[in-house]
Amino acid sequence: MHWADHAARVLAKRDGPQTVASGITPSGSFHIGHLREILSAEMIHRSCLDMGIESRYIFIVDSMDPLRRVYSFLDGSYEKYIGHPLAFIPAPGADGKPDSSLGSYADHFLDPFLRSLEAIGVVPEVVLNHEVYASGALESRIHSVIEKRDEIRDIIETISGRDLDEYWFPYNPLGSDGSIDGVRVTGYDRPYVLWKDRHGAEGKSDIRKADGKMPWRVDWAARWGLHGITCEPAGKDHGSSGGSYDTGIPISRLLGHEPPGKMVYEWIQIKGMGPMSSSSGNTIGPLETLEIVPPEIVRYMIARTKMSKHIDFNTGNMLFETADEYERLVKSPPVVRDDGPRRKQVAAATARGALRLSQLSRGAPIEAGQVPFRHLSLLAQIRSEDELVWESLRKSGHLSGSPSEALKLRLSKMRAWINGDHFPEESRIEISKVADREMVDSLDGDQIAFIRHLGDRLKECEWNDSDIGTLIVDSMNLCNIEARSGYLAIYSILIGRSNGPKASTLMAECDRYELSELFSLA
RNA sequence: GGGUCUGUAGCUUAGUCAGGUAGAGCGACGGGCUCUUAACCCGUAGGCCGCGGGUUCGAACCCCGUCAGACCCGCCA
Repeated sequence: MHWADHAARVLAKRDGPQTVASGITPSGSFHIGHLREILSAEMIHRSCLDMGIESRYIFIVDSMDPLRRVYSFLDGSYEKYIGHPLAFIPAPGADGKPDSSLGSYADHFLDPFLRSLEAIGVVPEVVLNHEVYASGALESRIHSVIEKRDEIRDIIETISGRDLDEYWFPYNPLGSDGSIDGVRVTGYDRPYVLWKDRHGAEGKSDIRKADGKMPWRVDWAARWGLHGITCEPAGKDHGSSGGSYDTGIPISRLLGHEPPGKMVYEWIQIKGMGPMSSSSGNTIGPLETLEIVPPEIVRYMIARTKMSKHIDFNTGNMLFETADEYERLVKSPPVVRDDGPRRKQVAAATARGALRLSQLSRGAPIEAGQVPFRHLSLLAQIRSEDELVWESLRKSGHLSGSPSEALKLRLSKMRAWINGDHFPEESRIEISKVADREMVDSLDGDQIAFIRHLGDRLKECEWNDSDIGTLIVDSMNLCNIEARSGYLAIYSILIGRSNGPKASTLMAECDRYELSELFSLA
């Protein structure tokens, strides 16, 4: 059974509608790892719906979280905003300087992310946390948290093993300058929290307004109750022992809400080979990812991996393999046989679940087998016009009639990938202008004679795929050379490699004169 | 220091919660497609399930220990 279906089945034991949630702090650019946060939750939500369980999916944006420090992409002038909620400070312009015409910092980073989500078929109910505070919806919970602050302090100290200082308070008011830092609570008179800030100013925060916020570990537990959250997969950072999941569970119970079961996912790592290496500082954001990776492949990458396993993401081989695997699965989904061994049944059901959850919209029919990714990458490289690609695909039997929208999208993303920095060098096809000496030397006399013969006859053959193909075979027969040996020779001279894409297709894309020159081995 | 997750064929992994003779895909190798592939179809090989103990009639699975990697115990998806 697929992990999302399993999670849904566990949730079903809990009565009532399910609320699956994600939460992210918009402190900067979103990256591919955030997609796992979103998709883990969204897939469980879909599984619930597929099982007939009432469910909704909410995305809580931690827009009330303060700016922690001046990040590398920010101008030093952000110093004055440290400690201010992200919803209340201006977005950075291209130069990293605050520019209030660009809207709030939180929205600035959130908006493109939401567009990315839409592209992968995720349309959550978006909850902006600063608006929740401003609405007063949290008032009674903030009140309880303050009333029970000793118990909460005890929970956090015991479970996380860290000591809270004597001034710790489960509500952090904003001071006179709008920062949460350096503000000390001096009293509580519902609905006001009284404080004195680092400038010596005194004031009071209304807990019915966005005048302050609960610290993260408390905030998280309180929101579970407010939104009725029954499931919230969290990153392993929150999930480790003594982390915020462990403290959130008893705090949530203290506030009268049965918390979601602890559910933790592993990170996506972007180190590895090629241009994606994090050591080179070249990371890749979700928007950029989605320019080159088809959306259902992004979903499949998450769906195919259990939450507890980390994913090594790169835009090289890993992407080819994942995408090809997806295509094969679409083409021939594994059959679940009742009479087969249990393990096989489980494996087949898991794969089918991953395929189902990879679709952009729930319940849509899965599009019949498309084109292997690798094959498309090759056609995109040798066929400059899209129409010529479709033609090739029709010939190879991958396509009948017109290409689907999904396939067109594939090709355009493939072209973007090939034209960008993230395409793996080893998959690039480069046709030689001049025969490589080493390659020529590696060939025997028969092979060389064959190449010269072929080069000669190329001068006067019809310039298309099939005629060139026939010519190759003819020439091999005439030169009395085996097909294997002949093709090895062609590829060695043409692309400097022992194998490659269909030789005649490649050659048809070349200039006749240049090719015969190349094959003359001058 | 304390803790969590991960470790199964060259690679990616299923199976671990309900213990019952190790499943799959890629890659490799072989064959077929009266023309070729990085297309398509068929087949073959490849695993002391990280290591050591224990429980059991029986362990990849449960327990203890150990090694390795990732991460957490201040913020972090």
